[in-house]
Amino acid sequence: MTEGTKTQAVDKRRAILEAAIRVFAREGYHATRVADIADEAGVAYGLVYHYFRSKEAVMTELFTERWSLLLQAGDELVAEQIPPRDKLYGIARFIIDSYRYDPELMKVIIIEVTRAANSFGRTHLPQIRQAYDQVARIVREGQEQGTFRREIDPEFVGMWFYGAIEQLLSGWVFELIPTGDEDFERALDMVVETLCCGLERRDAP
Amino acid sequence: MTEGTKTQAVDKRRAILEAAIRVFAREGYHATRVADIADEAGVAYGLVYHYFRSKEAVMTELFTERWSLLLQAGDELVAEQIPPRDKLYGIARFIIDSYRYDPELMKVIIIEVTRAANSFGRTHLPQIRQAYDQVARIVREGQEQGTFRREIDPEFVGMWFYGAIEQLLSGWVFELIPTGDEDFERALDMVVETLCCGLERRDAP
Amino acid sequence: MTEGTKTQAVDKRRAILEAAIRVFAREGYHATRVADIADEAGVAYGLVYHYFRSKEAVMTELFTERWSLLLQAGDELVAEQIPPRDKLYGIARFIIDSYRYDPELMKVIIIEVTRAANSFGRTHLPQIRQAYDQVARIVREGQEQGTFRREIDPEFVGMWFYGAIEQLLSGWVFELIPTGDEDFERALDMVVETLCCGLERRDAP
Amino acid sequence: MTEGTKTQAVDKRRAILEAAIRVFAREGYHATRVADIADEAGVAYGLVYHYFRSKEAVMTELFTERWSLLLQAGDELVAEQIPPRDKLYGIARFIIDSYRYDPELMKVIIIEVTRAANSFGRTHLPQIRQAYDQVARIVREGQEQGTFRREIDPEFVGMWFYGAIEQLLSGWVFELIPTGDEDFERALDMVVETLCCGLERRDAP
DNA sequence: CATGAATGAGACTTCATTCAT
DNA sequence: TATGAATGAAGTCTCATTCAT
Repeated sequence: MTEGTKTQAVDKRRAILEAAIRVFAREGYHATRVADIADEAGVAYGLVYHYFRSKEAVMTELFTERWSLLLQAGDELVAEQIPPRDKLYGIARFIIDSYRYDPELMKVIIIEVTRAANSFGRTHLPQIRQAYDQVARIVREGQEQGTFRREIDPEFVGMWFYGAIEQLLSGWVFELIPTGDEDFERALDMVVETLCCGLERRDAP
Repeated sequence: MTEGTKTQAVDKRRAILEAAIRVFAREGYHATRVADIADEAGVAYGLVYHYFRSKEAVMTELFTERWSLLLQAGDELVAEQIPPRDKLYGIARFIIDSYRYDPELMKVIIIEVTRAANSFGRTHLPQIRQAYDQVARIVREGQEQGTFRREIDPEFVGMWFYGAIEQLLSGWVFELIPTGDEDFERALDMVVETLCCGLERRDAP
Repeated sequence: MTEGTKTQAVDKRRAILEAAIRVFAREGYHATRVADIADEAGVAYGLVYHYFRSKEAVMTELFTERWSLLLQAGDELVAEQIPPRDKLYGIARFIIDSYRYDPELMKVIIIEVTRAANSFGRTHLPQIRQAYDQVARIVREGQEQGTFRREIDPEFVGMWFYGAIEQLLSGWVFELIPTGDEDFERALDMVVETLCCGLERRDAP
Repeated sequence: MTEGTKTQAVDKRRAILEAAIRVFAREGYHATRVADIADEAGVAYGLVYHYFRSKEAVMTELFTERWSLLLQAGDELVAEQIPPRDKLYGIARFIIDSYRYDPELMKVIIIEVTRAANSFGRTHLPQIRQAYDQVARIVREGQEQGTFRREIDPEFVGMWFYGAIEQLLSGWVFELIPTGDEDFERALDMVVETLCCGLERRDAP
């Protein structure tokens, strides 16, 4: 019974998080009221504050939970023994798969955190930069291996890479570009191909 | 004398707009209160509402005014008789010069409008897409001329191009990357070079 | 020339009053802004304050001007050598004719002053009571002459008489009852007949 | 305990309504601020908005609650097997008793709703007309029975009857006429007597 | 754990009035 | 006389957060 209670409790907490994803995705962070989250989750108003310190804390948990997976995947890719191009491809794939797996959550993370440089973007900047740094490390590695051109600043590519992919995601989110399964694949190929072609030395061995 | 009166009136209106730029840049749109704008402009609270219907209207005017210049410059570049690569270069240069000329205004436009897909970004989507379309047209032209690879979707590059440059601007805004004069030049070169190299056919004539 | 100027000045003042009637009638006193009056009159904002101390002063002038005519007509009727019933009839006729002559002004006076007991009604109570008193005096006279029943309180009838007629006017204003020419005549007859029959002694000489 | 909670909640809601009656009666609807209601009720500002959508909604509830009682009483009277004159008498008595029972509420309803034809009066016109219609029906019945004169339009009497009684109430509210217990009785008699005498055929059987 | 009533600081917007020209 | 820019006090409503049960 205690276990049952505990389980239910966990469920409610989870329900709040899931509801928050839906509402944040639908209305945007600023436009959603705590009451909306509670309503969507089917729980009482106050319960949100029982589990979370504030509305912001809900968002933070949503972001941190997902972003840490992304960073973890990035770290693993960085460490793998594969060509830099494949590593970049892997990172892009992970992001895009994250979106396909849970579009609403990724929408919230991209639109409300990563690109909201004046609010959450500022708060979570360190974590966001970690992702950029992974890309930078991969580019540096490519330069050291002689496949990537050396005149390009790796830090810089890190930002740029994410800028492009996030814009792409925004395009999907707001249906500026088609969202079929094969569209995702094509998009993935195009963005990584173009970027890598741009990075590679034409006289590369 | 009549002119004097009119001029003064215009001045106050202008003062409000300039003040809004500073405050929006400093605090972000959501965090700035209309009172802040009035204070910053050194005018009475109500005067803001004498000249603008709402806080949103102030932002809209700021965006529209600047963005139309950008679109105009883009149209002119599209029409010029120069290689596609130079056209893309020209667009990027215009954006970056806009930032150097008035960093606060561009910060506001990029952070609060262009990348705020859930609020102003949605409202001004048509105008924003026009900018993407200009890039797409240039890419299409390059493909037709045979210098750009045909397997890349031009629409797609339009978004991507802006995604990358805006991320770059964000980096400057939040001082993630150095902001010296030569840094701007290097950044400009890198982003366009990389993109164009990525777009170009290796076997191009 | 001076005269011309003066005339024009008077015209503007008059134009403001006429405009105020229309706007008050259309929007109601509380909902009309001083700007609306100026717009409707086709004059500058500030001119309203040049001629009138406040928005309230405009209304007061409108009311006083018309109401004094009504009181004057009542006084004359009271003094005439005709049966009380004809006097009451005369008063009712004057009110109803006032409405037919300038429905918007009467609408404003009845709806916004006379029946707005909490705002203008309170301010102009003394003048309003004068009208009631005229009726009371007529009733008292009828009682003294023996045509009206003595058990009815004349003061009381004054209020009642106006209450009924104003309600009738309200009905016209809001088109609850038909507003044709013959409808006015019928209404007039009915209200005075009924009231007088109710007041008269059945055993009257 | 649960009941206790509910009861308390209901109490606060009720407290707000009661407070609103007092403040509306004292200051008038337009002059009362929501803060005044909260203060008078001894609750926090926001609680008013917890229970009511707007200031207007508070007023609407006050009006609807009381007016429906009045309509109900009217319906019952209409259906009873008594002479028309007694029915009219019953309606007048109910209104006057309502006033004696809760003068402030009736003041608010009459002054701010029923006679405020440009604001609430317009909004609640359908309900207000129902009351007029009850009187009209009674008059029509009297005409069919042959006790009331047929040349009087019943619809018309409905309005007139209420106009007279409401004016009477206004007189009490603003103390233009004495408010002792016997005054109410006398007033009641006078208004119904006069009206009915006016309506009745002199040659009635 | 769960509920939802209660709190109150804030923000936007309106608009009567004043004032400089 | 005429203009309309400028002022700023109010007032409504919102909503994150707290609290009593």
